[in-house]
Amino acid sequence: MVIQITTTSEVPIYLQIRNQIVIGIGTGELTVGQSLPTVRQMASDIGINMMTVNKAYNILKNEGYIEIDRRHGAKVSQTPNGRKEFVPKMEYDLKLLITESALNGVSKQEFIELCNRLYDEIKVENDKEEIL
Amino acid sequence: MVIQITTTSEVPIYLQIRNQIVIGIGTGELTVGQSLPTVRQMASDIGINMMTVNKAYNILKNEGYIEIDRRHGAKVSQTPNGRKEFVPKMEYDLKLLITESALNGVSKQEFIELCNRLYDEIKVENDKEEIL
Amino acid sequence: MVIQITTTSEVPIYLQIRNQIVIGIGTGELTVGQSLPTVRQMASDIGINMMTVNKAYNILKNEGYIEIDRRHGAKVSQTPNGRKEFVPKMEYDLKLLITESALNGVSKQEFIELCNRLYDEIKVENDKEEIL
Amino acid sequence: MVIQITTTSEVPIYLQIRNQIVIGIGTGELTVGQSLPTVRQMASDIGINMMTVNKAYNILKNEGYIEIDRRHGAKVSQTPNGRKEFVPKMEYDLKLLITESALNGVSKQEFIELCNRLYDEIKVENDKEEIL
DNA sequence: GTGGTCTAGACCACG
DNA sequence: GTGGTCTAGACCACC
Repeated sequence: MVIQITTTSEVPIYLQIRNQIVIGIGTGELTVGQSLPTVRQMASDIGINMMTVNKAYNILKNEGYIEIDRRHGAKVSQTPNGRKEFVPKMEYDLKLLITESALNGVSKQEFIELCNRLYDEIKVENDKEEIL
Repeated sequence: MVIQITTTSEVPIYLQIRNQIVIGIGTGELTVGQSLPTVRQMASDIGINMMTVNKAYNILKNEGYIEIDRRHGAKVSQTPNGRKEFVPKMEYDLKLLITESALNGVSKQEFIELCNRLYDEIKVENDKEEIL
Repeated sequence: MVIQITTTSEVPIYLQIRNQIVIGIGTGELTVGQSLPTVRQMASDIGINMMTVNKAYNILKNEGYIEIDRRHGAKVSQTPNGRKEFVPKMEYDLKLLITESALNGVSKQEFIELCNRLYDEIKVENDKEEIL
Repeated sequence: MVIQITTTSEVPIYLQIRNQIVIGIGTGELTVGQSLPTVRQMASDIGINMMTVNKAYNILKNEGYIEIDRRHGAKVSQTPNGRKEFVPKMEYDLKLLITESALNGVSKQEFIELCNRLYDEIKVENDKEEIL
């Protein structure tokens, strides 16, 4: 998986890494159990500081997206931390995003269609979302 | 309109103010032409510095959500800056949000329903979004 | 002559008034010797403070565009203060404007044509500019 | 690049900085990709407050003239935000400037020649203005 | 009284 | 060490 960094972006580098890995997991580009590059490797690939990659990995670990094995490096985990902590933050973010969309002239229909399209791009490993 | 600030949040205060005003406009709590509190007023109400409020107002002005009237302070504007610059950022944010939702067990149906509900809470003054 | 004020503009009201009167003189809408409305009159017409109009008139007087007669109010003057003080400021403003234009993709040809068009809209009373 | 500040000028310091950098980019004294001094550096060089420099940089960033790199400070950007928002403001400024020039005895020919000269001083990196 | 500008100095996030 | 954020307080331009 190739990580693309924009150093001039408003989004801090460690978050760009974190976000791209999450999207990679979602789209199936990264599969459960797959190994991620070592901190050292990715840092040198991208040309950034090791601490920055380390920070991204730690966040992903805390969120449950990856597991870090001291001997074998980081691997994609099977079980993100679950919806309970996630949903409230998601609802707030979504509310803001939808308000901005509406005020900027994006119609409800247009928005829902976009959601449908984006959701269909997701390839989820487990069928957890059917059960809950 | 009451602004609620969480000083311990990760979101900077000026952004919390900005976000709440945007949502206020979207939900109709703030109507077009309505005056916002003066910088000094809001700062003393919330118990923060003038400059922090000023920064939030300036961002809102640049985004086109409000206009600053030299005589009577700020008021809600009729025309945000438009969708062209907004949509790409929105698509990126939404893609990330949807990926996270899917991975955290939020089903597509559930997500779409939430979008529908949130969109219906919006009270847009003009019908611009129908036209475009 | 109708003065149009935008209270939410970045340009202060007194400058908007000053600018519109200068343009009025240039386009011939205001002719030499013509009376301007009294400060009181214009202030009530536009719905602004008398002090603001007064400030605009004083600037115009100092620049030589108008003369203020205590008995008969303000009249368009025949002789602006002349080029000596004006040209350096003009060159600086023009340099900035041209730089911004070039950087924003306005070609030299396009700019010159615009200048030609705008210059032709000017109806100068005296033929001073031919002599100098 | 040396920034010259006139603290007694009517033009606020942050605007003086902004203008000089824009002109620096236009004349080629600052080339695309070139690093600008850090906020702290320029502030101490000029002998003003960090926040004032910061404000200038933020405006330049919003206008698209520079990008702020989280690692090494600000650098000159390749792409200003484009002409669409710029042209109307430019036409207004130019109209006022031309009117004043004509009234102060600057002939059309003289003005056009000045424009030609100033335009030729611009060294634009890309040939965007030819294409548009 | 309003917002605009500027200062001096502090703490934090980022890399 | 970089920029980002926030504070407290000052002076000025505008209306």
